[in-house]
Amino acid sequence: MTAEVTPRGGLRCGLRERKKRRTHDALIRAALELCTEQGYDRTTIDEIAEAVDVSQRTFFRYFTTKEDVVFAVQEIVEARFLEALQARPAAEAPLEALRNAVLLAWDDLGRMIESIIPVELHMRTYQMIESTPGLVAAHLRRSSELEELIAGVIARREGLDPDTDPRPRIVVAAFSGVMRLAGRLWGGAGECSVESIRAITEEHLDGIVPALTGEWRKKAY
Amino acid sequence: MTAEVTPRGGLRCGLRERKKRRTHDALIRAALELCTEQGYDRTTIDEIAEAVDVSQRTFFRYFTTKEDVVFAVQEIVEARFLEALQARPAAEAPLEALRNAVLLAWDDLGRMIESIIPVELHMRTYQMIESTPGLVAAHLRRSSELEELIAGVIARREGLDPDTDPRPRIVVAAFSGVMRLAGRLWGGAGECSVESIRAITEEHLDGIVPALTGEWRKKAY
DNA sequence: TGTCAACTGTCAGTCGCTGACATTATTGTC
DNA sequence: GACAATAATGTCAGCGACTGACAGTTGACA
Repeated sequence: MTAEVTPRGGLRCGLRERKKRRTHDALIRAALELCTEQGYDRTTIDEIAEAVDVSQRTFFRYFTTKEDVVFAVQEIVEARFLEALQARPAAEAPLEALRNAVLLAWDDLGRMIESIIPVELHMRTYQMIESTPGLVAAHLRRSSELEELIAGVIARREGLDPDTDPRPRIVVAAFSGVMRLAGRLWGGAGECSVESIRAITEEHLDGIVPALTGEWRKKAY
Repeated sequence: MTAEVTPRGGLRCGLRERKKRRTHDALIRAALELCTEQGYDRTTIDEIAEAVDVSQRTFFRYFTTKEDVVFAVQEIVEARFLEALQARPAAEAPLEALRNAVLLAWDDLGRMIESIIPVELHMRTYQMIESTPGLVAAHLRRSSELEELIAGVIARREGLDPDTDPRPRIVVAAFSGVMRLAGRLWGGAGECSVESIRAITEEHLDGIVPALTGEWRKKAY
């Protein structure tokens, strides 16, 4: 098996490719279903593999770690976000562009992932990640890698050198921290709809600049 | 063995307590020395335990995971930082107080940890963490827990409700992101002195507000 | 000095993950 | 349609992190 990423939506490929993608997606589905139901730590690779009727070894040929399968869908969403960010008009300020790109990504989440898992399962996965220490750690590391990419895009938009100018990374750090905060608040609340996380995200992003510059004690929140 | 934290600098305790602390510190020293030298992943618990002449099982009675021993010293530094933050005069704005507390914590790093490991080993550990994916993840998770505490302190300083007002957490998120950025830059450069990381930290913290509000294109960096 | 509790060692076992090699399935070719 | 070439899978053995159970040892304290 080659390590290449299976092209999503590729219809023009042979039986081998289709079969590969079928097991790939089936492993994701089985993993997420089992993990969200009985907990990440209480779910073994053997269980997941057995649910798809492949060997444990085959699982590790598709996903290098147990964590990987959990974040497989997130990866698609992140790619969509980056795309949306790059498409933002140059007139928008960095923070504004980030804000709008996220909201766009939330908006067409369904269309992106529905072919693999139901959106509802993806939302439950999100909550499971937030409540599993090991996955929180992995999630944060992945986010920080994503931050680098985002900072690069911002730097390019503004015509700055991404290697020497720290300002893009500073904005992205603030942005990213707020995104995570929003995610955590959403996970904590009972509501688990896409709409609610969209709303929370929007509200918190709009609070960044006031929070960092405003006179806190003068106006009640 | 009780799970309680060994009180640092406790001289007024029996032989048993002293012995316990000796193995505890010896395990840290051995672990950091071995890991910084040959890499985290290439160092086994058996090696560490053997270096201190205890069984592997005993190691896991002092530290719940292999990661834990790596962050044992960081914990002390973090506690010092929180202390310094709480001691900051109320007149300082949140970001200003955070900045000054960090710089203070860097300043008397030596006095805090010298009894356990040489400062130089601690600095090398910091770099090892940054260059080991698994440890980066753990570090980020720990940081995010620390952020919660910091946000609580800030909220108290400003007389805000930490549960409902997101502004403290927003500032802390920005602050924390920048701290991490500084740490990564420091790790990447050859210099590994305390002074250099202090300088980098200071510079980047002072860039937060300009980066989020300034007119980027008008002045070159 | 002896008893109790704390600490440690030993052992066996689970789970994530990997390398090596044999087996099966698909593909392009004749 | 048979046939090599190649890719995907299964099997097996093994490492390292981590845990529970139980037995042995050592410090605390009457």
